[in-house]
Amino acid sequence: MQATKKATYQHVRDEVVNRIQNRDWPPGAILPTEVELAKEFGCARATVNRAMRELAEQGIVDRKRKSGTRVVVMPVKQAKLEITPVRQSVEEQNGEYRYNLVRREILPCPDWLASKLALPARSPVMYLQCMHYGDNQPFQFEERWINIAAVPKVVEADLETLGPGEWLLREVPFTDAEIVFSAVAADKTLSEFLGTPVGSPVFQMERTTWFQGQPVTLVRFSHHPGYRMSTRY
Amino acid sequence: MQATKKATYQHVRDEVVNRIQNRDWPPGAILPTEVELAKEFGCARATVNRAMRELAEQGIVDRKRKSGTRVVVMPVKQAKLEITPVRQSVEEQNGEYRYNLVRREILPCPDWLASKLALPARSPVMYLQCMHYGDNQPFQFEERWINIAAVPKVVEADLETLGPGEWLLREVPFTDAEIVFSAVAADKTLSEFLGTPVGSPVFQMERTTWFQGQPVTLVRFSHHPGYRMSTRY
DNA sequence: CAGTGGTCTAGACCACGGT
DNA sequence: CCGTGGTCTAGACCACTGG
Repeated sequence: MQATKKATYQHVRDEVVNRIQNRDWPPGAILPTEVELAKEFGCARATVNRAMRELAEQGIVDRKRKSGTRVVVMPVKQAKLEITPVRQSVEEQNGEYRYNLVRREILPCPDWLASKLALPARSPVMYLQCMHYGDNQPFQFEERWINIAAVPKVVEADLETLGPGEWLLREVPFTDAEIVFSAVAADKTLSEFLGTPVGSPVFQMERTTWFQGQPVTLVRFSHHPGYRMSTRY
Repeated sequence: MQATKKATYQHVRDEVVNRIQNRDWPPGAILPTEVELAKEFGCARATVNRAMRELAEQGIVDRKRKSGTRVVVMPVKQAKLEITPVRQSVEEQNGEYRYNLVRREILPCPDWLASKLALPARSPVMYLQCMHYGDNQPFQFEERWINIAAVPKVVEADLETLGPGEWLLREVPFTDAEIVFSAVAADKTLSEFLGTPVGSPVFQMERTTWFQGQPVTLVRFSHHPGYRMSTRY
């Protein structure tokens, strides 16, 4: 029964996963303690601890002091979405990336934005419209508001060649973000930029970012028709 | 300068994050070695190692043997999506959940599905249509195909009260999944079930799951108009 | 109070990959 | 080659929490 060869934390982790999947330890069951598992696998407790800690992070088991480790009954699956710059997304699909700055102006913060970002009314923001192309086909329309107080340097930035997304990524190490995905109908602007009929479904991603509590930027990406965002776990 | 009080891995981790955010260690910079950091913080190397390992998992630093640890230049942000059962989503929004099984039949696997799941042609699958309501408003329309060979018991399952999603979650510990998000236009069926005009934008999530390499189910969720999927990081 | 996981230590050996 | 991270160990103390 004892583990045969090596006792790496990965072996322990995988073996435990197997037993859970095979219902040796059914949902809701309590697993042996770390000391017991360490004895069985012939390794140190720290090794078992690391293995179990990974499983807890994955949401497969639930650990509580004194109670012990329990197999989660209805695991909440976590999918990781990788938020990559547009350029990278396009180039990973072997596409030729092209970027165009459509509009750039500084204006007083509209009320809805001030409310959303908790900014003083009419504080200055930079408003941008950009288009991203893959193989000369519309890929993504970008609409962005930047809180100038948070990034004063942006007023002098050259955003013609490097997109605002990549520029900000280099300049401001934002720490926190909220992301919202939705499906909307194309209005006239989207229709023209994305080359799709008015009213057709558009996949949107809206992201608000902060740096140490201070709002930095809100950006709305509207994707070309047929766009699919995928992931695995 | 040395760290003052405690030297938990969290203190080390947070302090390193601070220095990176403050540009003490700018993007691309090489950090001190684990031994050096351990000395500075007055702790064991294992403690530093755990701190740095977490940062590497988060994609903030990049670690290579011999080369050392480097601040990632353009971090690929990872957003975690929690995939919860519909019932839970509704109830978390204080909504009253209701479920209805619309259609249930066993039929030979259509070609597109056989192709997608790498199933033998015309192998039997169960096809389901379900509606999920929140506060008696349409929340989500579910269309699902289940590979009967993978889950024979499903033919005897009572899916009237418990939805197929929750039933499967209890019966089959699937291990792998692919998820695709998209925006589509409502066809006649979706229009009727979701109470939205034909052609209006619908947010869809399509998920295919496997258990140890064997395809289990493909499900397509079509959400009510105005649905927004959000997350933070 | 006592059992369980959470963490730290000091040391050791290993594996990868630049030089 | 040899410096760096990757991992394991044996032991210790702590922190939370159920009984």
